[in-house]
Amino acid sequence: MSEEERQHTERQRKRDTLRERGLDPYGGRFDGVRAISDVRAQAADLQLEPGTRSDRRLRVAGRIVLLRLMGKLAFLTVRDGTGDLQFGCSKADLGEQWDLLALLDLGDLIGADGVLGRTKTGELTLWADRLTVLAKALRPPPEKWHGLIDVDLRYRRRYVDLFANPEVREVFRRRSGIIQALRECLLGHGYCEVETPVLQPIYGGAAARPFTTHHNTLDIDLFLRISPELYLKRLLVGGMERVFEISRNFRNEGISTRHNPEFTMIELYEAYADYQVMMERVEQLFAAAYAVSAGHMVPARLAALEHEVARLEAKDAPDEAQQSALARSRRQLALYQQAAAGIDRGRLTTVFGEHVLDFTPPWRRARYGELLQEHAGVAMGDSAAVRARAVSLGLETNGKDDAVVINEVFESTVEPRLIQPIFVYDYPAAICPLTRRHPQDERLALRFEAFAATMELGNAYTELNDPAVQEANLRRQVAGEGDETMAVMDEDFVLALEYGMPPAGGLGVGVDRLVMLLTDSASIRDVILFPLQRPRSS
RNA sequence: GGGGGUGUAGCUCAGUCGGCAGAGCAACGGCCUUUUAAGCCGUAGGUCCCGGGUUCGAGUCCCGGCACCCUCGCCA
Repeated sequence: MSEEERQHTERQRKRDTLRERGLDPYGGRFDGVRAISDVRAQAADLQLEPGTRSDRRLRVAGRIVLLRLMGKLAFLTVRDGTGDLQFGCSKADLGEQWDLLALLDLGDLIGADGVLGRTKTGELTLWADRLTVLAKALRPPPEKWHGLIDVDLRYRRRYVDLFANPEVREVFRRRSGIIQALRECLLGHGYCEVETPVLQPIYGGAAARPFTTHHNTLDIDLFLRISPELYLKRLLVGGMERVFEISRNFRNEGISTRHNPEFTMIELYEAYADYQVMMERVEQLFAAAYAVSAGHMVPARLAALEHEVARLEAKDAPDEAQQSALARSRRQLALYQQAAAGIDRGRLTTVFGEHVLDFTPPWRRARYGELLQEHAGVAMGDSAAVRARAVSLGLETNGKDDAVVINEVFESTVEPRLIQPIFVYDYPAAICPLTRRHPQDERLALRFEAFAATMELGNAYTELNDPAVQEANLRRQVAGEGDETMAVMDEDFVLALEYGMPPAGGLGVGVDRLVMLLTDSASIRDVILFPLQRPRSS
């Protein structure tokens, strides 16, 4: 029998013993549970002296993460969704329940009733006089100091990752807060939240390979949406003048630290606006999201890093690993100090990787062509120079449209240098089939992309509402070759435009990447609860 | 798809030149009424990712494969 099986069997034995004693090892309804964060807040007001107990009874529940059993006294550290709290259990207080402790293990979910106090070292403690087993854990939790580190296992058993690594749970709590803030921001501007089809007979609104599926009753193939764009614009035709959708999109493409096959966009359309208005919306959305995430994360991480650096500095004879850990923590600390200083000056600063980013509006706005001139040294209109530059960069240019080559040069020369938040606007028209042309220069489209830390965060247009131009663009795209094309003609979409779509601004923001930026997460997998992975065969 | 890295006990990790498979945590037995990753004594636990090869002998070297991570490519 393997060690794993032995521990499993041992815990099953304890579960059975609980049953023999008339206790349900899986608990039941447990009323009046107080959140540990609330208990801690209340304790601050209570002014408990070390070594004393209050007379206020309360009930707390959570998972045992540490267990210190000594003769006739035990301390358990219990974790709920809001924090950790020490339970103190003495043989005198528990009476006949004392024997129950022998049947408890790390990882079990338990509840306790008792009074709040402080030990003589000052640790806040719930002195329990009654314990309730709420769920016997048959599998042991990961190592208590390091937590779960193995990246593969963390994603495959995210439930373990979440309870073993509180900072992971914190990221997802912040993700929830960010989405709520985005929603409230738009509702506050008079937007209506809608839901449009995920299963689409024709896919469009972006250039990507779709996932396909099949509906049995209708006997038709369907596509999981790569974008909600064409449906949301139909709503503009219908008179819904400000709409948004928090849209899970599916793209059958590669997986990387910035790409997951299913990802979340917030996409919005506003009648009578244009892409300049959308820039302001991006700034507003980021400010709202910042307030509930990075605005809290920066001071919290700063405090944690100060503590960590102090701990490492206190070591008398640090080994090599400790020295490099100290150096790493100091670099991090310097970044967070810089971000915190920005916050003190009223700015929306945060740390992402090696950078301190400043999201304070207004963000820099720069023309696509100017940036191309600045970083690639070529003029957008000089296609010979652009192609020469592309060749010198090692890019393949044969058979590609000028606009595609321009964009590839842009992506390899300009995008890697876009660290601070920026709006890049007026894109080459040929790669923007859904965008209105620039009134002064038909080679340009009224489109911008927002970047920060070299990541594309959002994409917006002054929307094209001329059905004849739209149809011509789509036909040209369908006929075209290469990467920047949309392969499918949507005739109903053109029909909708023929009924009259108001001039509008439209915007899509990648929610996952936004969460990455505002929680200092290096991989998109760190902000998606269950990222796609190859299934385990065994 | 290319390049680099990782894979050893349930978890976190050592394993030197090719020579008996190791530690901490977790587990089990014992001691312990103020611990903070509790401590102390003792016990048990291995498909060294998988498959070949070289060798008297392979966790270690070679070849092939698998999984994951990073990176490039791809990717609005």
